[in-house]
Amino acid sequence: MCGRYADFRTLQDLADAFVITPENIDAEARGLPASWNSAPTQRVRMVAERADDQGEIRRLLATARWGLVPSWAKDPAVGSRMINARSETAATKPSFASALARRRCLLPADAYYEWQRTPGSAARTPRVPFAIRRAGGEVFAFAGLYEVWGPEDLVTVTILTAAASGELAAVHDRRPLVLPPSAWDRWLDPAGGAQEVADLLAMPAPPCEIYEVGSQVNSPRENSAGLLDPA
DNA sequence: CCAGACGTTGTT
DNA sequence: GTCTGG
DNA sequence: CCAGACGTTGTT
DNA sequence: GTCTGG
Repeated sequence: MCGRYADFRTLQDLADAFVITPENIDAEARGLPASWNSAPTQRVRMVAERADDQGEIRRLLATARWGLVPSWAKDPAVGSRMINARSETAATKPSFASALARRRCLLPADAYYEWQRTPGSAARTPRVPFAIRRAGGEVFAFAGLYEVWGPEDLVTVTILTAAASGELAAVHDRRPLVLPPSAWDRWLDPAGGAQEVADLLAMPAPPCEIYEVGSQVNSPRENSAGLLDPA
């Protein structure tokens, strides 16, 4: 799955990677500090497309709270349990279906963390964190969904997940769904059809480096570049 | 029909 | 809002 | 995801 | 043990 990640790329690099012009970067996104340990309920950077007042589609860099709050929720606290959505089932889940149809987004990341539980070990055995990154340092674009909630238009997001395979499966059986640049336009287009969206959900994982890191990353309060140092 | 849930992960 | 369970 | 709290009343 | 918060 994906419950913790790093997003520390400079604003300029990120805007270049996602082809976002300066007027389409909102103030929150400009001010959001780099993070080596983004956790659920925190603000994260988000790329989305929507029509402006003239009906022009704009690609925006904004922020959202991680943990999707469905539009019908009475209490936004439910969002803390909606940090991931299964790509296999999101289309039929009341919590995610409308967002999958109309409110898709991308969440940039430089690395993510997975915790390995050793098979057959005692329940209290600490799990071991691993970092996953692109070998060439390319940015990850996690496939996400967003929702706008309540009188204050709280924007929240969830990260789609898929089955892990290969080397990654030895660490954990789920992974975030990562989309390559060639898929970004189609994913973000609010008018994209269900079949096209379904095809994108089947995107294979890109090749990655996977290595153990120190247990400091366990605490959501830790946040420094050293969290990505090999253990 | 109305009431109540609406999620993922992992563990047993 | 929409689906499932009673 | 992991860490940390987990409760009420009343008093200062 | 289970829920909430980050």
